Amino acid sequence: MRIKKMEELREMGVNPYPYKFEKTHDALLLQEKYAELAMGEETNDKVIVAGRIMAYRNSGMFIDLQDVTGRIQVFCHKNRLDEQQLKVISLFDLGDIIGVYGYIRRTPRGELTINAEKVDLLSKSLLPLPEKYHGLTDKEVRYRQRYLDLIMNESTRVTLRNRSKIIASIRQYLNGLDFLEVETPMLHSIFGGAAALPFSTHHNTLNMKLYLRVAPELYLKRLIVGGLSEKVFELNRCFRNEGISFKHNPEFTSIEIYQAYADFSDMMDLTENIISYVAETVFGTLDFEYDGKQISFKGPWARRSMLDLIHDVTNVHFGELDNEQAYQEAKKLGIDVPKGANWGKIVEAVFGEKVETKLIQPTHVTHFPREISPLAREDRDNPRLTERFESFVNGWELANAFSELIDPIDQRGRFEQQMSERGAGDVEAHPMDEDFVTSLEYGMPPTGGLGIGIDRLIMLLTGSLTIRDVIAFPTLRPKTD
RNA sequence: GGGCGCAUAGCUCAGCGGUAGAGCAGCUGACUUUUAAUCAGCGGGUCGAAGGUUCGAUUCCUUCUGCGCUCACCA
Repeated sequence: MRIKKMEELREMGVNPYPYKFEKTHDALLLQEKYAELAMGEETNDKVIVAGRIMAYRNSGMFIDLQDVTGRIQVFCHKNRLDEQQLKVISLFDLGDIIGVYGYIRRTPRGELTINAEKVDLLSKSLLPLPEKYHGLTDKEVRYRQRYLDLIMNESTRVTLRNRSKIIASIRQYLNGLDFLEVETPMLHSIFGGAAALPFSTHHNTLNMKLYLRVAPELYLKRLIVGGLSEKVFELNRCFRNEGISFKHNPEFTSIEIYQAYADFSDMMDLTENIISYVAETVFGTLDFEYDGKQISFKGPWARRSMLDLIHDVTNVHFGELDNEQAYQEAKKLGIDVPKGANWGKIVEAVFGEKVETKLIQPTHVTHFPREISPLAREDRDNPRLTERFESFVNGWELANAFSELIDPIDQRGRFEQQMSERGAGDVEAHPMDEDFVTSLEYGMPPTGGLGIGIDRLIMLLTGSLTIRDVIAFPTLRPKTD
């Protein structure tokens, strides 16, 4: 039916898909500029706008046009338009993209309107839009056909635009501190930098197995060793072949930041500074409501050691226990710890079970056990621990940072420990990366490193309850019927 | 991966052991100051897929597929 209309238009000499259109104004700007225009008042101000037809009333006399900034009504009156134009308008459908030349007025009913003297078809839409009142609510369609979701749902447009602004402001902040943005490989022959399962792929010409990176960490540190810059960051995608949930997508965006001559407490400051800058810049506030909870990013954030937090909740001093005692205490607390788990894994399990979800307000959880932190430097006061922290907000891990391990001999030993865990069945343990250790052998300056989960940050700042709402095209199974 | 739930018109949804309904969208007409426009009329469906039970299945059962919620997993 719409194709028939299109043919009719072609016969009239109207190209349904023209090449170019010069517009002069956006809907929102006009709404703001003429906010004071009185009801019923006419102007001689000529404007040219373009957008998609979202409503079509009185046989096309009133058309609601939606552009990227908002909506504005178009008035097509027969006194101002010739036969040909009226015929063209009668062949418009909801969803068509049109350009309008006309004069600004406010109707007696109060609606800012463009009194059209010429209307051009800019793109014929061949498919009907979802229902105008209820809109598009089917989540599957919204994720699979995001273009439709964007056409129909203002909130989707706002969230994804805010995503862009958030990311731009992070870059802006770091550039202002002389950080150098770099790009390191997405395809790794050895995966590393995080305890996670990788996607694997194959390169034909080299006939080799490659992995999609789970983290850029080991390459960024090589750049620090080389002295490309004392301050580097990479803001881009990582890939983990793991479960999907409201806060996990197989491909996700992280930022990793490395600063030579800094340590983990500098990274705590940096974490707070980046997030408060972004919040102020994009939203003009540090106070947010997420899922009914008030969250304030106002600094300084609480800084508590993992063992202290566990003690607060359980009254157990895990720091004073050996492996076996820790195992018994964890069992007493009703925590399911795998047999043979080391002290660090037990402490981590207790923390995950008893503490994590309680950390609603931004909190830096410091001093993670050594065994679960193979890339982090030993704590200067306690060799069981590392100078590592994770920042928790709303019970989620938002950031992870350490004083980087720069001692090559210690690092090699950590990799060897990881490999023996791997041999014992831990598929997420790090494989040895000889070249990385070699780079450390040339000498890496003391360095602080920080990683922030960008998608989760965006969720918190935009109030999105699922990661799929902050990723334009989230991972879905292909539709097969 | 486990549990629960959902899948009917382009969209939002009813419905039911006797092969289907509304509103919006669409088409025809009326109407030139409407804004969820209105009024009159019309068309529109492999009821997610495949099996089974039944005289008969969109409906009941099984399996599959997709999605959602949730638990597990996941720094």
